[in-house]
Amino acid sequence: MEKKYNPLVFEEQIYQNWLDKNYFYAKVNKKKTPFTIIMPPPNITSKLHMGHAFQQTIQDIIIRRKRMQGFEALWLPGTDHAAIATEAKVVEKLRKEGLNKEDIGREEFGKHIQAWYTLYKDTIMNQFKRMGYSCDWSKVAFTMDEQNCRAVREVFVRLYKKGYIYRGKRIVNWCPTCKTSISDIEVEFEPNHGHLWHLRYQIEGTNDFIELATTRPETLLGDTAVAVNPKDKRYKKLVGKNVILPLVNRPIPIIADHYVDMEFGTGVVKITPAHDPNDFEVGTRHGLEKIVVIGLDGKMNENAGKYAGMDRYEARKVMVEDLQKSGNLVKIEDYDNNVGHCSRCHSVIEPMISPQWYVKMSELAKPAIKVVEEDKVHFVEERYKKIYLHWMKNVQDWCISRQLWSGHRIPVFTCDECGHEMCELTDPVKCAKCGSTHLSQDPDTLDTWFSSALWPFSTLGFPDKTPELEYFYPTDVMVTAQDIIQLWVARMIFSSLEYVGEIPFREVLINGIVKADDGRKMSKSLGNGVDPIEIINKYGVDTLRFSLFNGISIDMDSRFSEKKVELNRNFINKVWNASLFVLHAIEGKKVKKLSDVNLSDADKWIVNEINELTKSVNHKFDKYDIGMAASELYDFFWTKFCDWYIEISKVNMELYPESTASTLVFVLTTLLKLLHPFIPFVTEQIYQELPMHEETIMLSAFPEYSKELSHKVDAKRFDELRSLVRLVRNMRAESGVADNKKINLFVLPLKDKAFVKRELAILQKLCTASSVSLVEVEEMPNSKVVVGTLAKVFVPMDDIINVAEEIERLVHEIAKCDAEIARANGKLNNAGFVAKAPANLVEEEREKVIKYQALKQEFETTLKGLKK
RNA sequence: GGAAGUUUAGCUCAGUUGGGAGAGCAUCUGCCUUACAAGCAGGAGGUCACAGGUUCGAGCCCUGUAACUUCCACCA
Repeated sequence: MEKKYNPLVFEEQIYQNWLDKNYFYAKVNKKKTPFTIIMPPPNITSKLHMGHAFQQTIQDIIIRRKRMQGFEALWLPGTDHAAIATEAKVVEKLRKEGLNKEDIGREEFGKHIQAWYTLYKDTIMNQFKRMGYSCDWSKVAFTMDEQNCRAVREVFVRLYKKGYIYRGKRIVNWCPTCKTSISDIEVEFEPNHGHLWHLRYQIEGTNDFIELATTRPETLLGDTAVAVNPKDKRYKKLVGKNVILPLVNRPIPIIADHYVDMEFGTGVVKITPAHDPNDFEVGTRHGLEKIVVIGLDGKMNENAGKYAGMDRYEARKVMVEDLQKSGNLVKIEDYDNNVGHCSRCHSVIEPMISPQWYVKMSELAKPAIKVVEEDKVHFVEERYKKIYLHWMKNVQDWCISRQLWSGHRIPVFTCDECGHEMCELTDPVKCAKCGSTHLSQDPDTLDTWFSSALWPFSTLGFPDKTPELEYFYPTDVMVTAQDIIQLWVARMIFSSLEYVGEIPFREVLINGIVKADDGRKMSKSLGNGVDPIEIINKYGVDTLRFSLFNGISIDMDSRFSEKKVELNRNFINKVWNASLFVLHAIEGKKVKKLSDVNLSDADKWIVNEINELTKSVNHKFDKYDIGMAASELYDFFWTKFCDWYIEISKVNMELYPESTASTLVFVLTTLLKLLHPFIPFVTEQIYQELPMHEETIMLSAFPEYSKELSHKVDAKRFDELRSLVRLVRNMRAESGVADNKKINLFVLPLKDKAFVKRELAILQKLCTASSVSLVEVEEMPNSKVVVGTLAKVFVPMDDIINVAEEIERLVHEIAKCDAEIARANGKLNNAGFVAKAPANLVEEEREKVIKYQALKQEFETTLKGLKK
C-alpha cells in the first residue's frame, strides 16, 4: 500500500475491475430475494451537479448494502429525453447556425434531435461511473428507446380506448417562447412588481362610467363583459346593461357572477375569456364570446385592430397611452402580484385557448389515493404523504399534449377524407371506415412526464410480461426530490396501478436540497455552485461522497462547503493511516479467526463495541438514516478504534500478539465493510491488502450483530479502566504536567484486582507513566490521588510540584462532589419523584449519593494530608 | 389565502418511546509519543427562539407568538 492516501491513483482502476467482473449485473435469481431501485432518470443533456451527486449516491449507498446483505440487488440506470429542455437547446443551436426548425421541417429537425441524443447520451452516465455508482449498466434505459416507445404507445392506446384520453378546447398555460402548452405544475409563480391600471368604461346610453382595474390592459380588446358580484348593491341596477369598451367602442354586457370579490378594488372585473383561466370559467357560465387577441407567438393578432402585430408588452404601452388620451385611464397604481413563468425557459406564461389532449384523472386518482393512505406505498417522511394526498385529492385533468417536435408523438390518426379518428398499437395505413389512405397523424407530442410515469415498469420490459418485471417488480424504494412528488411520483403511482395492477415501489424516500455554504440554493446566476467533478479531481470520489452524507438528515436541506470536504478528507486519510498501521503491526504475526483465539480484555471490549456499532448502523440504515450512520462510523473509527484500541494494541501486541493481531484485522475489516457503501473505493483498496480477504469487499457479507461477539460485562469493566485513564490524564493537565513528562503511578485496586493487575501496562502507556506498581495502602503522603471506580491512583508529589495548585484542584473536586450530592438529594427529597418515578431511577439516585459521599471523603483526607 | 418544515455552543448540525444537554469545526492549554501535525491529550463555551400549559420531571408532549425556508392555490 502507498504510504500516502492518494485516491486518484486507484479509483478508476478499481471501478474498471468491478465492471470487468460484472459485479453490478443483476439477474432473475429465484434463490435470492430481489431488491430493486430504479434510478430517477436525469435529463439526457444535463451535466453532473451536486444535486445528482447527492440523490444518486443515496441510492448507491442503499443498493451496495443490500447487495452485501445477499439480496439480488438491481439498480437500473437511465436518462430522460426531457422534450422541452432538449428541444430548446437544439433550437438554440440551429439559431446560431442561422436555421430555424420551421424552415428545415419536422423530419430534418428530428435528425438534429437524434444527433443531440447520440452526442450527449453518455455524458452524465459516464460521470455517474466516475461517482462509483454500482448500476447495472447492461440495463441502461432511455425514455425514447424502443422499449419505452412501445410502453408509451401501449398505455396511450389503452387509455384512449377506455375513454380516459380526450381532446378538449380550453384554456392552457402557453409558453410563447417554447411555443407549447405546459401543465399547471410546470408553471412557476414569481413575485412581480407591476401596476394596476384603473380604467373607466362608459355605460351605454348614459354619461356615467363604471370604474375597474386591471394588471393586463392589453387584454382589454378581448373583453366580452364586465362582471360584478350579484350581492353587490352598488351595481345591482346596472346588471344587464351594456358598457362601451374603450378604444374599440364595442358594447359589452355587465354581468353578475359570484367569482367577483366585492372587497377588491372597485368590485368590478373586466372579463376576457380567451386570456384568463378564471374569466374563461365565467365566460363559459354566461355563454360569452371568447375573442382571442394575443397569438401563440405572444404578439397581438388580427383581432387586435391597429395593435395587430405588436408584441404583447409593446401593445400594452401603446394602449395605455391611447387610453390616457381618450380620458379612460383613471390612475396607475403600483401593484405586487405573482406572475406565472415557464419552468423551463422562464418566459411569462400566457393563458391561451387551444385544443389539447387530456387524461381524465378522476378514476385514476382513486386507487392511487388508497394505496398511499394505507401505506402500501409508504412515504418515509410522513409529511410528504400529506403533500401527495392533498394534490391527488384535488387533481385536475392532465394536459398531456405539447406542441413540440421532440418526444413521443401522439399516436392518433385522422382520415383526411371522412374525418374518422384512429388510435391503435400500430400506425394505420388506411382509414378503417372509408378505406382512404390519406391519413394525418396528430402533430403534437406527449408531455415528457407521460413517459416518465411509466419508468419503473417500462424499464423492466412492460408491456411484455418479462421475467425481469415479474421478479424485480414492484421496486423497493424510489429516491427523489420533493418538488416532483406531484409531477412524477404521483403519476408513477396511478400509472402503475392502472397498467400493471401493482404499486410501483414500496417506499418513497424524499431527499432534501444540497445548498451552498451561504445557505442558498446552488445556482448559476448566484455563482455559488460547486462542481462535483472539481471536488473529485481534488480530493477523490470517496471524500465527496462522505462529505455529502456525514452527519446530515437526507430529508432535510444540507449545506455543502469545501471546508466540510477537507474534514472528511481528513477522516479518510485517517482510515488510510490506521490501515497502514494495522498492516505494519501484524507483519509476521499469526492472524486467525476471532473464534480461534483467546481475547484479551481490550479485545473483548472493542469486539463488543463494534458489535454494538454494527447493530446501530444497521438500524439506522433500515430507517434510511444514512447520514447518522455515517457520522456514527466516523466517530467510532476515529475515537474508539484509533484513539483507544490502536494505542492499546501497541502495548498488547507484545503481550498477546495473536489475539491482538487477529482483533485488529477483524475490527478493521468490519469497519471497512460498514463504510464500504459510503466510500467504496478506499475500502476496496485497503480490503485487498488484508489477510483473509475475499475476492471483493463489495460482495462480502455486510456485518450483522452477533451474540457470539457480545462481551457486555467485560466491556463494562474495561470502560472503567478507560475512565480511570481519563481521570489521570485530566489530573495531569489540570496540574500543569507537560504531556511529555513521565510520572510514576501507584495503584490501589478497589475491585477485581486480577483485572487491574493485568492491565497495568495499558495504564502506564495511556497515562504516559515511567512506572506503575500495585500498592495496598489506603493513603500515600505527598501524593496526588485520583479515585476511579476501579482503582485509586497515587502520583507522588515529586513528579508534580505545585502544592497550592493541588489544594485548589482538590477543593474544586470536593465542590463537584457536593454539587452531585445536592442534585441527587434534591430529587430524592421530592416526594413526587420517589413515589412516581420508576424504581430503578430512584435507586440510581440513591447510589449516586453514596458514591459521591465516599469520593468526597477521599479528597478530604488527601487535602488534610496536604495542608499539614 | 392554505399547509408543512426550521429555530439547540461562535459556525455546521445530532438529540430515538419525556428521566442528569451532544459531535465536528473554530477557540484556549500542553505535546513533533516510531500510522496519521490532515495528528495526540486536556479544557472553556448552551435560560435548547419566546410565552403559557400538562407532568414528580419537558430540548422532547399541548396551546399561542415571532423569525426564516419551502410547497400548494392564485384576486382582477
